[in-house]
Amino acid sequence: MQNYLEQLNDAQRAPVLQKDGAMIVIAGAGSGKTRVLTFRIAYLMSQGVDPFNILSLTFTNKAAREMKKRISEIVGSSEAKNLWMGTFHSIFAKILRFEADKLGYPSNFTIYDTQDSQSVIRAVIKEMNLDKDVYKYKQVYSRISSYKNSLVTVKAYFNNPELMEADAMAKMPRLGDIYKSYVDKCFKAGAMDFDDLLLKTNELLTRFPQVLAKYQNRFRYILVDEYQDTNHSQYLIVRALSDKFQNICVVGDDAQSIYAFRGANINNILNFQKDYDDVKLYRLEQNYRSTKNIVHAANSIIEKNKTRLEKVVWTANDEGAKIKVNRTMTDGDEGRFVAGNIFETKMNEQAQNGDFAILYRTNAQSRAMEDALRKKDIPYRIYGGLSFYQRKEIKDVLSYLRLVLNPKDEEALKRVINYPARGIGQTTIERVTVAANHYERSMFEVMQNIDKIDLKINKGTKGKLQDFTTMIESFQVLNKSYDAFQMAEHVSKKTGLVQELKKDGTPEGIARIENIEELLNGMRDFVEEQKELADTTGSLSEFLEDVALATDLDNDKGDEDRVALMTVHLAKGLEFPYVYIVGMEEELFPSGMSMNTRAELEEERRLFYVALTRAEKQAYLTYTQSRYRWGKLIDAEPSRFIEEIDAGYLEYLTPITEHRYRPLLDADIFEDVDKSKLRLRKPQGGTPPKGPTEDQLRKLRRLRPVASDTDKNFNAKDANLQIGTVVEHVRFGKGKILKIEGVGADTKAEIKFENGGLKKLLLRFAKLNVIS
DNA sequence: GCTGGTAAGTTTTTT
DNA sequence: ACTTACCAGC
Repeated sequence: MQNYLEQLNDAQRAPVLQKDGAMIVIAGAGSGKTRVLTFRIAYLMSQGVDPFNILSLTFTNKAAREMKKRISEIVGSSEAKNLWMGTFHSIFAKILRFEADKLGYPSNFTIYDTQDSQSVIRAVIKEMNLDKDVYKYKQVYSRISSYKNSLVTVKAYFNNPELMEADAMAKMPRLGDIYKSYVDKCFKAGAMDFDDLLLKTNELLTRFPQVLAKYQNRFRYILVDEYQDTNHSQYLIVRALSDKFQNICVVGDDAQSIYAFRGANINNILNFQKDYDDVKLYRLEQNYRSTKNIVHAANSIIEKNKTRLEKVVWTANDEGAKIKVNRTMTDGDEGRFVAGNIFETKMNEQAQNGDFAILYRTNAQSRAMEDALRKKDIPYRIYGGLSFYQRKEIKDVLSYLRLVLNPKDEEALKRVINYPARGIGQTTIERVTVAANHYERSMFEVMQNIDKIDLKINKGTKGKLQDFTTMIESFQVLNKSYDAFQMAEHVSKKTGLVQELKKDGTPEGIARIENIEELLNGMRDFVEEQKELADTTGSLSEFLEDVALATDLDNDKGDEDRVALMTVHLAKGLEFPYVYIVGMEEELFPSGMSMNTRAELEEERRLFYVALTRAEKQAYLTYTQSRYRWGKLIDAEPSRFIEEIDAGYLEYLTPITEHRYRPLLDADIFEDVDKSKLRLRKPQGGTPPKGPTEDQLRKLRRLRPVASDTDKNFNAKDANLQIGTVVEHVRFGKGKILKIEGVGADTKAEIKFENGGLKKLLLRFAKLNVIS
């Protein structure tokens, strides 16, 4: 052990050696954060802490697996095996299964993925006869998701007039009813969605003090990685569990917080020191990953952000090469440049395919890269996008399997009841649904008792329904003795799934069969792995649990030498000698949907910081002048992020393109405003880009802040502004103040305007006249 | 109950 | 450009 401690620098060693108490480790990119966590756990164990009492929450399952492996190497695998290590979702799914009965769920509850959840919501909207163009199911889903992540249950929602009003204002007054119906449906189906895994854990820990006490006593030492990306729900779980012993160690980097869009709250890390008594703060600032040039360039970027903790990342590594910037005419050319460059670098520097990563902002950009790599015969692997388990044919097989374990799983049932076609159509399914609602039973139970119920379904169809239920029941019997692989093999044969695809005969059909075969192979491996472990058997339920929460990254065996293609989000935590950041264009990176407020733009900037700091030796930034988007060729211009890097760190392979167009940054004025109204239209088509029109400029000038000293000491009371005050805004008209938050220069007011908008304005900038 | 056509959404990121 | 969802007509 002593030996290992010598592998750490002083800054890293300090948090490792502090056994007890609360601590936060602010770890810059590439500063050895994983190393600290790993050694800290090993050290705790060497100090006599039972691994059973250590809970370590990671961002991906892959990270957990790797960390466990490294700890095994230090303390031995028999000990490391007992550590609680995994993502929030997977750890608490396990606990919820164990405690499910307390919450009224079956222990074999299904985990609905995003597809399933959205499909339920679509059904609810239809059932309620709501206009699907007003209630867009994806929007509804994301709203419900964010409520759940803020612990706003259905009950809390209906007790919160502000939320209800906000939804009414967004033309969705029935959102609460949809929310309620969605939650009911999931409960009846014995299903939890992703957000439920956290929400229900909170419910469990609050409603049952003895359960809370049990897990508080079990998890005496808690470690949380990537703390900057935890949401409110996760925050509360950590708080609750660590409350008794307060042995909590969180590690993160505010500069790498990139998940606000899914509810991550950067305040969790910014305010950690207020949450516990006597918090020790450690900083890891020495970067071991990248060259000086890359580290300094990244620093020069992140300095542009206002919201951040002070920290200086430095490195003792070599100066290294400058970041290369390349412009091409089209996205196709961009792909060819990258592929050609990889080809040359491999030759000149004896690099492996696995040394390269191509990072992009959106999954759609992978296409051009793939085409170019394929032409050059460079092997690659795409991460993310549609994951293997989300493919249609795979979900079909899995749905049968889900149904075997949980026949109440309505999404699975609807998916496979008539696939392959067995003459059970929409009308029949609707009649069964109606009966299920009427008798308050699941659809499957109705089908099992179809003889005893008076339904307007003819005999032939009844027979078909019975055949189906009998088949599923026979699977259930087999499941008692079969393992996951045997079950899947049996099911894909007996249901006729594979025959159906064979009949099809198209290349797509053949590819689908191959995918199913791959799934079966994967399951065989899984079963064999599990059987080696003491307390697992390789059963179907274990497999489905794993699959529901697996990501593409988790499936990576890492044994193939391929170029990695992924979004910047997925690349967090990874590192590569050569990194290509492609699509460095305005409206793409930063994303056109996230550059309208300062907060959004800062998150995009952090995202770029993450991208750049993945590179060890060499980073490339590429952009094109035109790109296919939505099937149309559109003009593009270089990203503002390129010129935000100090020029000394860049080498332009092509002459710099002038920024001919730069939208005025309303972000400086508004915190969170209706985007469509403020966006300046970028000229479309072949016409040269122009600035805003005179008219638009005039409007904007009126809104431009006039900075002065008094602004900084802004005080809502002095301006006669309070909740309920009716004010007039030069642009939005009359409105009423609903809420005032923040202090001084940051004072913001939420104002409901008569024209129907709800805006949050920074008061020192907004020119408001008090009406009453 | 099935099929083929049209309309609509997609490309911001994900456990 | 591409896929998926919904609907009319068989």
